[in-house]
Amino acid sequence: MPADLSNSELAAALDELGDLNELDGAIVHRVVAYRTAAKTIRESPRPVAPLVRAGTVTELPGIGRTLEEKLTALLDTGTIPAAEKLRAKFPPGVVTMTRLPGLGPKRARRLYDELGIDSLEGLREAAQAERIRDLSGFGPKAEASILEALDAGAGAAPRARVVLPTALETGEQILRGLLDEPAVERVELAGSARRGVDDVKDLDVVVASRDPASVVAAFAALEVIASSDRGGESGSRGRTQNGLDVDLRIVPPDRFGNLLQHFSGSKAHNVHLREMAVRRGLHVSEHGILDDATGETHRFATEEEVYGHLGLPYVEPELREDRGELDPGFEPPDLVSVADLRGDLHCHTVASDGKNTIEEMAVAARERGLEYLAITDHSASHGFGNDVSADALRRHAETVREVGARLDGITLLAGSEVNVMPDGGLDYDDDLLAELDWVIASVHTAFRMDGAQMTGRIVRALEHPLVDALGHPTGRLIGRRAGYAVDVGAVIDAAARTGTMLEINSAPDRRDLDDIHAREAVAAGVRILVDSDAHRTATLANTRWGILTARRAWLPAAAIANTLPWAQFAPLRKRVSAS
DNA sequence: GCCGTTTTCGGCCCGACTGTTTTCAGTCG
Repeated sequence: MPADLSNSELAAALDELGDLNELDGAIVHRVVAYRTAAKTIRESPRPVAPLVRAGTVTELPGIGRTLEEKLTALLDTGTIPAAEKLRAKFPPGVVTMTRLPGLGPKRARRLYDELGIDSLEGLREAAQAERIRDLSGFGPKAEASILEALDAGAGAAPRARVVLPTALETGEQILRGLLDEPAVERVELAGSARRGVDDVKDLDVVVASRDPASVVAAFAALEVIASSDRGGESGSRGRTQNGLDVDLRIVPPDRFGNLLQHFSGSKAHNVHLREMAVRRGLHVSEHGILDDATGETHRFATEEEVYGHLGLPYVEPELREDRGELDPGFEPPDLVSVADLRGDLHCHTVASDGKNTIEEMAVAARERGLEYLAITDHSASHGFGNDVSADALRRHAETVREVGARLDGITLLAGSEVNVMPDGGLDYDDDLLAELDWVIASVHTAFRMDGAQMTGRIVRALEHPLVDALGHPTGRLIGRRAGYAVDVGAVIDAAARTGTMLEINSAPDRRDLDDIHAREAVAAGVRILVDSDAHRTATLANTRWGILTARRAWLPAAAIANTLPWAQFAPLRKRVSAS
């Protein structure tokens, strides 16, 4: 039997079905149902295919009998009959056309039905020949905007996303600039950047002001803004020098809370919130909360009041993903913050590929308020000219201890980031590993093994009694590389069983474990680390990104092992607790 | 297509903007 489809493959099939049904003119709610189900499957921490086979997939929200049938067909036969039928009806180019800005399913369908256009090339030719303007509902502007979109490369690939730190840096520049404008009374970054997501496609900036015209003018004049539209009472749209779209929204101060709540999203959170509100006769929008009973619209200056008026506890932005934060029994977790961290269990020095010495890293960590730091340079087979031989590691560990003895106020651990070899073994002898204070094991080679092999490889490493933690468990690089084919659920189970900690690696393009798996791991009883993986003193500060992931995973400080003081952390290490 | 203090049918969030059109459908976030 072929390997089961991954969650993202199952989700992609339902998304495609949604696209095709939309073209086919299905009612919007059916299309939404497909997309909601796709999101549920994509975000599921465990493989969904086995649930389909076991007949329990309808226990997932938004998946009923009909979708179960379709998923079963997909697993059994490799395809969904309904999708086959619709694919025969609409060439793939028509689906591509719906992704052009301004062209949705309805308009793309008419171009296909009435002009026979079924590709981006055909669309360009028709627009250049001015054949599109003859269709009712289309005109010269439509042709121009189609050509403009095609020239901008739209449709070919989805718009580039930038990792969160880049987006926040740009966003914070905009905020600082707007704060210099006297008409701005309050300004915040909203949208996905505020929720701390992995990567960002555009920025939302919300402003409280009684003089929108001045704010729009100030926005257009910002150095970081390359271009912007004319704008109006409610705001403006622009693009930054580095190519991020920016949505600027302005309201009077008395409804700033409504605006901030609305534009912070996520969309799924807001839709769910509004559905709940409607059942109580309340209608939520960025302008306020309309009460059917009185006809009155309630406006609020703060988000706390918005949630309060709906009878809900305040929800931190990082939780607003419709992952249970609106459920009746929701109790807001006391989310971890960077200040809670007392140790960092993963960093590098000049001994391998780092840029600073042991002492420099230790002093910088102490200045950041840390009480302990593990020096974990790469191991014997790292390659890139940065490998550390067994003898070199012995001398290195000695130096770590000397420096540690010399420095007050910080405990240094002699450690290593040890390669997990393709067979699951490690590249130092156990005798040497036993001399160390701390070992974090990571996969750095042979990424392309199949799922069963890769899972077996990592589980074997977790079963090693001298492996205290697993580093960047999936190896993903945000926007560049998917994680390796590993069953993270099985890794979580193995970590729980063996008492091995799992890392949230804070490198901004890793954030690995991700939020969904980190939450699952803690639920399974695994201890989580938030580590910097710093390669120089400055990047010790990267824990900001790992902490954001932990917050998105709903984690309080108690779920993160390195929020403990050293005396309490030390005995939790597997090498200590298992002996 | 899903779901149920509206339970097995009839609902299913909200508003701004755009272009083309004399009142709005489609698209977008």
